[in-house]
Amino acid sequence: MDKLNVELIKQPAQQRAKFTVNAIVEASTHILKELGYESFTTNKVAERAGVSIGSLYQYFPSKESLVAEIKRQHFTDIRQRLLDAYTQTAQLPLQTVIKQLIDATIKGHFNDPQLHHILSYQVPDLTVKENNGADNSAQMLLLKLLSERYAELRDDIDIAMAARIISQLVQQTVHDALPKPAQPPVSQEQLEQLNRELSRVIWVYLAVSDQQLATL
Amino acid sequence: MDKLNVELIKQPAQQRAKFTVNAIVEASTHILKELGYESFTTNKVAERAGVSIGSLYQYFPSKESLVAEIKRQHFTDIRQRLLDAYTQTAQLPLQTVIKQLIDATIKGHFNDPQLHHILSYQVPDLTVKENNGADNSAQMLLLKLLSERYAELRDDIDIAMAARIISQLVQQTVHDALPKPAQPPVSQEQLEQLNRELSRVIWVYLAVSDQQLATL
Amino acid sequence: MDKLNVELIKQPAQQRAKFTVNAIVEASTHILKELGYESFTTNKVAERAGVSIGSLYQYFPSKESLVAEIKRQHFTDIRQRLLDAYTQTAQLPLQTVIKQLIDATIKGHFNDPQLHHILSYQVPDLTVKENNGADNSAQMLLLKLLSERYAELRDDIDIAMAARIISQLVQQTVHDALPKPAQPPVSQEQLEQLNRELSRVIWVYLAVSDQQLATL
Amino acid sequence: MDKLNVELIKQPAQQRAKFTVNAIVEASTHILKELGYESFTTNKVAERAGVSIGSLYQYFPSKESLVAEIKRQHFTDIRQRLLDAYTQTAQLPLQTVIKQLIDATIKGHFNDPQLHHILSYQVPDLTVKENNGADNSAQMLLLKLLSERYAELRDDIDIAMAARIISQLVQQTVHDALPKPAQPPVSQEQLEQLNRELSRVIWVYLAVSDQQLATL
DNA sequence: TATGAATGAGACTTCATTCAT
DNA sequence: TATGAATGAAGTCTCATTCAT
Repeated sequence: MDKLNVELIKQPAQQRAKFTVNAIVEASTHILKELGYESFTTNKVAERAGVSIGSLYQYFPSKESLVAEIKRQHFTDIRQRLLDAYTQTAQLPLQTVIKQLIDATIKGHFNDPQLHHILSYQVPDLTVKENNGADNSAQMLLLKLLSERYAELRDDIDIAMAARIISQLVQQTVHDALPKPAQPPVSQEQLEQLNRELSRVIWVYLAVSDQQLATL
Repeated sequence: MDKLNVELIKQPAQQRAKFTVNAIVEASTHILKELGYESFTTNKVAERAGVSIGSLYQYFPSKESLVAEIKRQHFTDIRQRLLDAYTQTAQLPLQTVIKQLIDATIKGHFNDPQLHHILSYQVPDLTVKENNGADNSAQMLLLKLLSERYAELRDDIDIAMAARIISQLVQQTVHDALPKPAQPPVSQEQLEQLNRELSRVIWVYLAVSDQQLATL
Repeated sequence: MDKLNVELIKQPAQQRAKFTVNAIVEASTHILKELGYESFTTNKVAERAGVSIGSLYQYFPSKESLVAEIKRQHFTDIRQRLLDAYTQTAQLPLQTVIKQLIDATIKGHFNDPQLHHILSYQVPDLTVKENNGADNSAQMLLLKLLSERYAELRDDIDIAMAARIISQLVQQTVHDALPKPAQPPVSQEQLEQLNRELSRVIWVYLAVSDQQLATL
Repeated sequence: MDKLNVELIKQPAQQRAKFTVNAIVEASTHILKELGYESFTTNKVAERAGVSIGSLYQYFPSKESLVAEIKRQHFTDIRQRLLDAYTQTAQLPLQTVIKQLIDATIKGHFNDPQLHHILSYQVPDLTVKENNGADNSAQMLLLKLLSERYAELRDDIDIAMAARIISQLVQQTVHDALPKPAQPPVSQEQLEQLNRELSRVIWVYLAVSDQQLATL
């Protein structure tokens, strides 16, 4: 069996087919979140979706393709949030933009923390593309932002490196703030505090030059 | 079978037994790195170790216990590197300490990048303790460092938050610098660049107060 | 795996499935009789049934559930024979009823002597219910009979105790008459002799009071 | 492996050897009672006996031989009790003898109810001899008794059949009175009641002839 | 097109037994 | 003689996938 066959078999042309695909994806998500990847089986998914196992394999050629689709949807959502935040704040001060981007990241992760955790830490990355897609797109968005706002940054900056460092920092910190299974949820206040602190690090990093640093 | 039974069954008493256990652990590591967690099976491990499957189960009561042991060794190693770096630089300037800690983190991760990646991203965290153990110990070490060097920091710092942010930043950034499977290795130069940049972010973050920031 | 999970997983819906289930049960019975419980393995059963091991587990969630089903069928059969005998002789003299019940017991046991022996003596009684079900139902049937025919019994009888003693006596004696493995079968004549003798014990026991006994 | 190899390998000649064999047998009995035959393993036995697995196999060539030895001891004990009861009551009235024999049976069974149950119902009877040994010896003892006391019995008796019926009745009834696992123990009073009732059945059976029966 | 019975490779694990030390 | 590490056949069970209906 070719594990790399990860594409959808066919585009759902008809209404009923779309419905079926939706049911399958939803059931998959549910099982994944409820039971974890180790207990994620195609038969369970089909049963929960109210669909025969045969039908499932008509739309998803393999278990992997199913997981890939879920990943795709999840990371597409996160990407979209970032993009929206970027678009809507294009004219505002850089500090505001940064704050909004962090906010979008937080919201993207906290939209479905369990799912995010499982997709990130349990699902084997046969499809490294997808996962890195999110990272890369965040990084590239940042790169775009930094180059557009070049004038507002310290003059000795390496924007490629900065984009990379910042995107890592934000993603990992937010990620780590996700409530672990069986832990109390994170309060809004805590998230805002996190946002403030991250904004701070980033801003200092972007704004203070070596020269200035030496004078302090 | 109790999935939480993760302890070794018995300590190898004879010389021969020690060889066996070693062979098993080494084979496990190899299989894990070569094939990933999904293809990590006790039979493959035993075969590669040149040991009967029965012998494997004489020392490791379950597949999980085997993985747990590998995790334990790996993260213990990383922890030890950090500890050593901290101990050896206690009298040096804070900037140097930071540089050394980053260096230890890099070396810990790059000692066996593939393994680290798989342990972090594929192995289901039945034993969340271990993994977080590394994180936590890094964070706590930082906390200790920051409180000891309080005088050298900006006066409006929240050292708990700082310890958290910094440990996340370093770990994730280093982690992300690991070469993905089937990618060229990372050069020494690149690692040093990474270290310099991280040191910079951290230093600025620790040193520049809001007040100073406003004056720039 | 939960050893107490002894129910069928699902009722076979299609015709084909019924055949499969039948084949499995028949093969099970065969293996059990031919090789005994120690050598009774799901793989052997599946092979003999001409069915994949997966199919077996689609209908029987565990080895135990398979044995439980066989037990159920066997003891239900014995129970039914007793019930029929009781129903059909309700109007006849008590001595006749007894003879018929003994006969039903004999036939029930000799219907498949080997199987009966193995089910009784080798299968671990995870499901004590079933086994005792047969015993109890025999005992309760007797109790009903004795209370209905109270007038025909000696006046100092304890019918609860009597029901118990008699059911034990008949079952065990008949049971013991089963040909052991690798022994010649028991002749019809021998069985009839057994029946006569048992009827005698029982009748004397039920009819002769202490008082009468003293006068002899 | 020859399953029928059930003899001891060697007679323990030395003191130490006897000690070892004892420890093994005791450990076996313990494990058997505590865990049942399904969990009875030679390794567990050796460990509990404080003896190496190698030593165990020096005295018992197979698992079966170990179980056989336990069976032998257990049923020899029961046999001995019967024999003692018979010897000590040889001069007393038949009714008393019967009562004593029943009593001996009860005591034999209740000496170690768990063990008796497991030996009777869980251990596969590779060694049918042993088990039947008890039965047969009881039956033969009875036969001897009945033939010696022929004068005290009804004149139309078939003593072979009677011996068989009676031994079955007593053994099974007593056996059935054994407390099942997780049930309250049986009271002394209940056992005496059982003894009285059994004595009664047996006595009526032995004493009342067809002719007398007809006159009642 | 949908169904779900059937498949079977292969996973984990146990345990009676052997044999080098 | 005693030890206990090592063996490996064999057992139970899972699950992604196929295909006849």
